[in-house]
Amino acid sequence: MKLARRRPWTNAFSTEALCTRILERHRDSIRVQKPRLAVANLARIIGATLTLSNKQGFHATTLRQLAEASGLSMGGLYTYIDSKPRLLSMILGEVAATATEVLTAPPDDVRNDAHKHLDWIIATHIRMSEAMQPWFVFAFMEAKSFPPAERQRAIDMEAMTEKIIADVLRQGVASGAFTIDHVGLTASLIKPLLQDWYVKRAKYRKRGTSIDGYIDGVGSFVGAALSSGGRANGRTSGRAGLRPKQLAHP
Amino acid sequence: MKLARRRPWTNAFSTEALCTRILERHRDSIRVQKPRLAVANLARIIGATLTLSNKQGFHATTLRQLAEASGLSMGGLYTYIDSKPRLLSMILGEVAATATEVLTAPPDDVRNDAHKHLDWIIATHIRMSEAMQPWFVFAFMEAKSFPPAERQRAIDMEAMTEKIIADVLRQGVASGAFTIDHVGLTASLIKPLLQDWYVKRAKYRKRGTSIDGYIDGVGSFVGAALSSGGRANGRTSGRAGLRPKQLAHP
DNA sequence: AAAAAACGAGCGAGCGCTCTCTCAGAAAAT
DNA sequence: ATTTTCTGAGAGAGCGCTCGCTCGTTTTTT
Repeated sequence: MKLARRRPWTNAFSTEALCTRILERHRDSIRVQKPRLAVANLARIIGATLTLSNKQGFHATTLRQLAEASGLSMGGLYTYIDSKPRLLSMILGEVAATATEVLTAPPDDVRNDAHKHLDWIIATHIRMSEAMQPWFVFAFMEAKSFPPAERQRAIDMEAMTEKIIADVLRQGVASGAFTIDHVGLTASLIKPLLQDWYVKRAKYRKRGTSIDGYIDGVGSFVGAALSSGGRANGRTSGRAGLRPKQLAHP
Repeated sequence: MKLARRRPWTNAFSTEALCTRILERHRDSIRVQKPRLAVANLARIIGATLTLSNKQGFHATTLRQLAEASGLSMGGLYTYIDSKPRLLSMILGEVAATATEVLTAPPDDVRNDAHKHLDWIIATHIRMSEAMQPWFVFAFMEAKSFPPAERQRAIDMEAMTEKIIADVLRQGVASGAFTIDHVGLTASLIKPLLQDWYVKRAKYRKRGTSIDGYIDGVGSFVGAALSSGGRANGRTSGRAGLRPKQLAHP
């Protein structure tokens, strides 16, 4: 706890911390009794799952690879999980729970200032996804291809994030801080800007973009788009008319 | 050809048209001789591949499913492809080639006006990805998990799109049309706005957002962000300082 | 009848998962 | 303190099954 205060994010989002919560949530399907041991091995199993799945996909990752990478045997693995889909459920559930908790608890000094609140959401989402990068990448890439229950959870999570953004935008419009034509659509456009940081992490790393630089870039970009009243109206019909008039493809 | 003039996009990006080009590109690995027959069956095979892969992932899609869905037998399938990875190569190659051709050929009346050029890129990219939606979704979702050569092609494609956007932004800055601090980063932020339309197509469909509405929304959003000179500077240090100061995660 | 195309049973490899077995170390008995 | 018993964690061979892919045969086209 005292250590957690020093490096709050790094510790609260460490694989060990997250696996502690996973152990609680999946007590009944984990046959190992001793908590310290269970968390340590869960962390290795899930760490291996994230590493391998983000490289080659979850479906292509075999339990034998997982066993070797986590230093357990096939049988050992199955004292921690009762099926392969369970691994998916553990990871998606933890990402969804953490993201929801973090984003629905903005600090008090931010709640009444739409600009500051939006900046807080941007910075917090990006920093959280950085601290849990493999987890977020996994949730984003694999969510489409698995059981209905997990699929729905991913959709709900996306909707929740957007609702949080939309609420702040509406508040900003009401207080005169923002000028926005379509709040819902605008919220939808902000979301992928937050996701790009972890979805295309390799690109930004190669390019030398720092996380502070990225947060700043998104903040400025979004801020400028919402503050200027100039261009949003009037061009609508002209723009929608921009349709292909000739064969663009030989 | 005459029909193509009437509905240029629908036809130029039809599965048949794209498969005609695939047949040319992969002549040596397709054992069927008659072009009309080959294109027709290729279209059914690739159509089935896109449908099934976008539902459950390429790796999880079996050749038996593919055979049944395309109305061929296992053996019949193998007169059109010589391996499963080849299917991947066919699709990724066609998406890359088409996207490159379309985006590098802007109409003349647009080249000298940064605003109009950017609007053209936005509208064209979104409309193209709409006409080829399953293809783009496939390329986006599967690119990460396959052989180095294809992986690199996906990265190059991403880089190309960004370069095209960045060049227009630079031109706009030079002509005074835009006010931008970091052209490279800004181009990176516009890209995911174009991709969101096909990556999260289901969401927008459910919400009733039309393609014209989306193009308009992105155009307004980006336009406003680039035109306002107000907010981009000065807040940098303040924003980057927005760091977590306490445990946000219990 | 010759050639081209399609068929589908069958192959070996490798999958998720199970099951019996071992063994270190804690608990109980001496 | 020593011995015995018990137990839960882990090992790894093996099960049934499905995978990508092949190939001798049949059907269709020319």
